[in-house]
Amino acid sequence: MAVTARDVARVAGVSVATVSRTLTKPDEVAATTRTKVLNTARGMGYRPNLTARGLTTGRTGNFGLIVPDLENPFFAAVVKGVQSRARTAGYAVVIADSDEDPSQEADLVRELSNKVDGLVLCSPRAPDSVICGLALECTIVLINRQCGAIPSVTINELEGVRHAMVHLHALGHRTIAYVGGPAASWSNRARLNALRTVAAQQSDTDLIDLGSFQPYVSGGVAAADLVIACGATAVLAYNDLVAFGLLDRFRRRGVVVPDDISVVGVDNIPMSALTVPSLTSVGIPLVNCGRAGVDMLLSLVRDPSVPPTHHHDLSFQLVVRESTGPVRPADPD
Amino acid sequence: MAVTARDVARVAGVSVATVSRTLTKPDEVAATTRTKVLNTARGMGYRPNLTARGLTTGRTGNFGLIVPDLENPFFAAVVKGVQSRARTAGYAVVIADSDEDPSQEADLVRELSNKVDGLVLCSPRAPDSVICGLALECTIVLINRQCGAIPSVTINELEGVRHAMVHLHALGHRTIAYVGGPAASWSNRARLNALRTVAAQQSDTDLIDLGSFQPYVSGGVAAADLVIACGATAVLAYNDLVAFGLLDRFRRRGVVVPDDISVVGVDNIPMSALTVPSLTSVGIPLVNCGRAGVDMLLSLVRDPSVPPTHHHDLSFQLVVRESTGPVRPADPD
DNA sequence: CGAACTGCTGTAACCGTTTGCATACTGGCA
DNA sequence: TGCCAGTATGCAAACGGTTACAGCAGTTCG
Repeated sequence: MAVTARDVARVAGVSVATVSRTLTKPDEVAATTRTKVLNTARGMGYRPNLTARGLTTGRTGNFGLIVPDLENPFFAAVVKGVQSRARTAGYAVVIADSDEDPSQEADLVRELSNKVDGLVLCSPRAPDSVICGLALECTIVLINRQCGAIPSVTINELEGVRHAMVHLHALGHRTIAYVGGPAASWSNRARLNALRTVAAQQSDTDLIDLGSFQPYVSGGVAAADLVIACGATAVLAYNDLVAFGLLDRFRRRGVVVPDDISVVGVDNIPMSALTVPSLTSVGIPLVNCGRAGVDMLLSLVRDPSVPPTHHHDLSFQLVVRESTGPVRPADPD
Repeated sequence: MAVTARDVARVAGVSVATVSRTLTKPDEVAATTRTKVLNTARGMGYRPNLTARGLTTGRTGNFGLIVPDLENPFFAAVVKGVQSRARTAGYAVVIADSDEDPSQEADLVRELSNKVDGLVLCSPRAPDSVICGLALECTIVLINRQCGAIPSVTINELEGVRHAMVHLHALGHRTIAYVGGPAASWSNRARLNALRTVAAQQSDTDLIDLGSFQPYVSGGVAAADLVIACGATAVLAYNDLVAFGLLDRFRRRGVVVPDDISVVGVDNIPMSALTVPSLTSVGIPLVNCGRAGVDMLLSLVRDPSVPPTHHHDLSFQLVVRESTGPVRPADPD
C-alpha cells in the first residue's frame, strides 16, 4: 500500500540508510545521490512514516495543550497562539479540554503525555502538589499559573490591576468591588493579591471582595445584585465574560453604567468593544502567551538541561471604553 | 528509563506476548496470569508505548481537526464537541487552524494525515476538486460542507432560513437584505440558496443580496451602511459576529433596532443574548456537529467499507430576542 | 488408549525508521 | 607505490510493541 523507504531505496538503487539520511541529514550524503533519492522519493510519492520514525527517535513531533474550556474566548486565543507557533516549529498540537474540572487535569496529562514531547497547561485548576507531581512525569510548561520551579508564562497581574485602579481612582472612585473567579484559579488569587496591594498603596481606597463566581456570564449575573448592595461605585470583574453578566443584570435592574456604577473587565476580548455600553478592560495579548509557552517547550525539548524560566513581562494594556466614568456626586439625601 | 513490556514480562515470569495480550485482548489469557500481569504492570508503573503500538497496528489513536479560525466562537464550539466525543472514544485530537486561508488547508491535511487515523474538516474553504483529492489520500469527514461522496455533517440551512424568514414575514417585513459571508464559503452559498428559495416561495418578499463580507464584526460594520441605503426593513446576517457589527454601526449612525430595522443573526452564539439590543438568531447546537462528525469518523475507521453517510438533520432553532420587531408603518411623506 | 480438540502461552517475525559501526572508495602526500 | 585521512555508503541492530504460528497440557470422545 503505502510506499516505504525500502521501496524508494530499491528504485533509487541505494540502501534504506541512505534514503533515511537524505531526508534527515542531507549534508551527510553526496549531492548526486541526494538529488537522485529526492527525485525518486518525490516521484513515488514517498512520505516517511512518522510513527516509525518516532519509535527510534523517541520524539513524536507533537505538543499537548490542556485548557479548562475551549469555548472560552480567553483560552481560544491561547490555543490559537500555541497552535500557530507550534506549527511554524514543525510541531502539531494535541488539545484537551478539562471542562473546568481540576480532577480531570491529571488524567488528561497522563493520557496525552505519551503522545507528545511536551505539554502546555493553561490555567490549570489542580492543586500545586498535583501539578508538581505531573511535572516529574513529563515536560510541562504552565501558562497563567506558577508552581514551584516549573517553567511558566504568567501575566503581570500587578501591572494590569494597577492600570485599572489608577484609572478608577482618577475618576474619583474610592470604593471598589471585586467579583472574583473560581477559588481554585491561580490567576484569581494573583489578581486578588494584586488588588489588595494596590488598594493598600492607594490609602484612601476601599476594596470589597465579593467572593468567587463562575468565570462565565452567569457568574456576573449572579454577582450583580451583590455589587449594587455593597455600595461600591466601581466594580472590577474577574474577566470580561463576568463583566458582561454584570452589565446585563445592571441594565435589567435599571442601574445605569457608568453613571451609577463603573465596570472594568479583564482580558479585553474582542466582544468587549461591542456591548452597550462598551466595556473598559485590561487585556494582554493572549496569543503571545501561547507563543511564549511553546517557545519554552521548544527550548526544553531541544536541550532538557536548560534551567527553568519564568516569563512574566507580558504587558497589560488598559482599554478605556464606555463602561467607566467619573463617580457621581454623592446623593444629597 | 521507561519500563517496557519486556521488563514487566521478566518480573511477572511470562513472555512479552502474554503481557501484550493481557492489555489488548484480556479474554485470551487465563484469569490467573491476567491478574498477575496486571498487578506487576501496575506495580512497576508500566505504560505501553503508544508509538510502538502504532507502528504495528497502523493506528495512531488520534483524530485531526482543521478549522478556519480557532478564535471564532462558531468553530470553538465545534472543536469542543469534537474533542469531547473523541476523548470518550479513546482518541486524542490534533488541531490546526488554517487562518481562513484556503491554500493552507491542503498543506495542513497532508501535515496531519500521517499523525492521525482520520480527519475532520470543518467549513473548509478550498474548492471541491482539492477536497475530493485529499479525501483519496486519507479518511476525511466534512462538517458544514458537502463535497461529492465524502461523509459530511451539514446544517439544514433551508430550515433555519425558513424559520428566520417566516418570523420576519409575520412581523410585516417584505424587503430583506442579506449580508453574506466569504464567497468561498460553502455554507454562505447554501444559505443564500436557501434564502432565495424561501423568498421565492413567499411571493411578496424581496431579497436583496448585498454581497460578500468578512465573517467578523468588521464585516458587519462594513456592510451596515449598504443595508441602510438599500431600503430593506430587515437584515439577515451571515453570522452573529456580522450581526454584531451591524448593530454597532447602526447604533453609531442613530439607526434604532428594531424600530428602524430588524436584525437576525445566525449561529446563536452565547454572546447574542448580551448585546443591546439582544440579537434574534437562528442557531444549531454546534457541539453536536462536532460530535456527529467524530461519530462518522469512528464508524469509518472501525469499518472502512461502510458507505459514506450524510448527516443533515441537525435542527435549527430560532431564538427571538430584541433585535427583531414589527415593521414600522411607512412614513407618510 | 490414542486422536482430535480446546485453551494458554511462548517463539520469533514484523511494522518502518534511525543510527553505530564497518567498509569501500577517493585523493593527497610522502 | 603505499598509506592515511576523509567521505560516502551499506549492513544490521535496535526501538517496543503486536500477532501468526507452533507447542504443550489437559479434556473429551470414539
